[in-house]
Amino acid sequence: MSELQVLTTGEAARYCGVNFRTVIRWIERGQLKAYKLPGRGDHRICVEDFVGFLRDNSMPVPNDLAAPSRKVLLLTTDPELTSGGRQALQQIGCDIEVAGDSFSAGIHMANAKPALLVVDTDLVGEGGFQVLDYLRSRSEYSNLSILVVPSDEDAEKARWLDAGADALLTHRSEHGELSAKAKLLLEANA
Amino acid sequence: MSELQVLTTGEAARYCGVNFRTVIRWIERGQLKAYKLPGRGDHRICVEDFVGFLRDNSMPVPNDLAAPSRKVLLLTTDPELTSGGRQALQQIGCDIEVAGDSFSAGIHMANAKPALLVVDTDLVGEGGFQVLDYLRSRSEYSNLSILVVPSDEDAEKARWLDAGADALLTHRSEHGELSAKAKLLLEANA
DNA sequence: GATATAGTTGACAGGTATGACAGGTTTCCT
DNA sequence: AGGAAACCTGTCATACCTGTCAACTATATC
Repeated sequence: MSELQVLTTGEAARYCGVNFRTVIRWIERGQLKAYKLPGRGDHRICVEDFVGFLRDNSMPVPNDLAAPSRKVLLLTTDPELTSGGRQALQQIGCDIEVAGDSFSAGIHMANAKPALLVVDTDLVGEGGFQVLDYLRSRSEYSNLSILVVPSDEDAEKARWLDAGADALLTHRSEHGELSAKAKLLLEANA
Repeated sequence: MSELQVLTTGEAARYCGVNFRTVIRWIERGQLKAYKLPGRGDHRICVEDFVGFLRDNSMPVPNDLAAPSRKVLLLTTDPELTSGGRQALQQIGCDIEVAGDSFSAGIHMANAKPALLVVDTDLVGEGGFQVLDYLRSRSEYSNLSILVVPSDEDAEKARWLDAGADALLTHRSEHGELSAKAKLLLEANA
């Protein structure tokens, strides 16, 4: 199911550094689209409309509201993935960022809010579970898709799915598979 | 959610002892970044941009804007550090966040922008160098202090200093040393 | 050193959006 | 179910916007 992303007047107000009363006035004036709840007349603003409003008025759009992106974060140091994989992903219209270790991956994740994370477990090893655990326990990453590229020696690849991965790559070097699965995941969550 | 810290033209004007009209002129000339509200065209200036503007023009930065944060990020799973160390740091007025792995540490770092990072190399091992490398190569973290808590078995503790640490803890479990060094680092960068 | 000139700033006024407050109600969370 | 948090409405004082003009500052010129 697709859940509607909405804001209250208070939230919208905090996002743009104004009093909630002002947000209500924008709505009354018809500058900002919103609907009312039957009870007290609470306003609800669809994130989409709010972002549109911000753009129209050249106001800053907060990172955490920005439109569902085609950003992909690659967590790997494998040259195979960073070059060929990158190209394959760019061909399907993705913006790629690459992180070479877990720490910088975390920083990129928080800053860029990608729609897809590709984790190379050759690099992170068992630490990959911590990454998955963390992301899956946070609601703000509920829309994130995770694609795991397991190490060749990994005997029990399926455990990554149990840990929260959305998909696994079966062949490390088949970039067609990478881009196909990435595409699926991105479209499923769009 | 991200709450936007903003100033009005009047506030900005008072902060630097000028007329609000002048602040508006700075904005019109593009010297100071700001955005407009749809209604009357009120300007809102992000504190971050304002402080940058002051610095660029070597104007004095008011204390309550430079807000030397007392946020500390603890990267460890050592119970000794997370309980006793935490307390010791809280006693000197720090806000503590704890991350149990590099990935979540990266996320916290990007979100909370702490003033001090305490890295337990018992946890991150050689990966600590990647953390230091990353942080020291980014200008946005130039104000961050880094305190390394080396593993007991670490034979060459000094190499952490070479890698960019600001200080080392000599005894893992002496919380007095931890809070003393933390205090020094926080004050040096205030 | 005095004067001219260009550019920046402050002051003022009229108009209006915004913020603060209070009283009341619903919604949300436990 | 019960309490706390958050929202709504209406009103009023405040603070912001724009435009204009005078005063000031800095620089150049004589």
